[in-house]
Amino acid sequence: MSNIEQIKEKIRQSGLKVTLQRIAVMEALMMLKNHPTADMVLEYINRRYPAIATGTVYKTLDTFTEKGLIEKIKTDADKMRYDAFTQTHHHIYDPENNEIADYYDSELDKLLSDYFAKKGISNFEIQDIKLQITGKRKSKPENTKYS
Amino acid sequence: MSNIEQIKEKIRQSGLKVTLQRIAVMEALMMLKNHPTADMVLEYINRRYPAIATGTVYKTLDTFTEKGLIEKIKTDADKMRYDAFTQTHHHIYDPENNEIADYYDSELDKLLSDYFAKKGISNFEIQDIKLQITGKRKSKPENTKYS
DNA sequence: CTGCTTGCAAATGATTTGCAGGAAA
DNA sequence: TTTCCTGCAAATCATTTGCAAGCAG
Repeated sequence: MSNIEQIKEKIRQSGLKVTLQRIAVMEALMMLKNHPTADMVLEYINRRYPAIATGTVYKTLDTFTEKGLIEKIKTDADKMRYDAFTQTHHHIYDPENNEIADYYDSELDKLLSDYFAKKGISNFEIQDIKLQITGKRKSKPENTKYS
Repeated sequence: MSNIEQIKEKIRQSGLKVTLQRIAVMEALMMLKNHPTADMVLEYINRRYPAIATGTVYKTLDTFTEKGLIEKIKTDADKMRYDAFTQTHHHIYDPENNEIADYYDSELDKLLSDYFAKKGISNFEIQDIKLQITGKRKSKPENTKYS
């Protein structure tokens, strides 16, 4: 099954109509691994698809977010970013380079869920726990997924 | 030492000039414990001080953030919020009620720092780790600090 | 004094909106 | 067909900016 087919399938399964615009946006999100802004998505798309309206891209991103296909994230210092990878993961943020990378660590996830299973938070029902690790990358790698 | 005196002292110690506007903003931040937006700060101020310009409030908030007196935070769904409590803590976020509460847990902090001290993240220097716990509060309490 | 701060009003810029026309199912 | 989508351009609205006048140190 080709990449595009997978994308179509994904969209279909969310109960949305499959359109060129939606395919384009999802493709952009999957290719631009580094948590693109709406702008970056637009730029990616306008290189390989007939121009798609700005408003449409925003609407599409919102729609995808509502359906849980992607996630909307923010750092402390700029516009919205979108993340197509919804499997549990954390974010590593480097303010100096304004980069966000994904961090997968199932050992850590287990540690945390055990901890809160035991301890809990009074009067609060935990649905999700996410770390934001702030720091500084030591050398070059872009788009790295740490683990 | 009165509350106002403490605020003045705090401002002075950051090397900033002590002005009515800055006192007012800091006071608002400390009283409005629930991570106010710039708007909320403005509203608080305009009730008890001669009107202070919107731009000034934003500038003051930025200045305080730069000096580390307060923190700028974002959720996934709205404007900037400001937090006057800079001691290490995490955030509990309830999207349904759009509320942010502080969560202090030194046991957890220790667990995490031990974990990362041992494990580390290749090619990355960790400066800070912050949890965002998403979920739903079970009953009423506002401004609660969990722990 | 004099350099840091404020007020003001205009500018910015990301995101949203309304609605008429188009396309998927 | 009929409902859901898209394009477009205008609107929104939080935040920023430039600069003259004001005030703390």
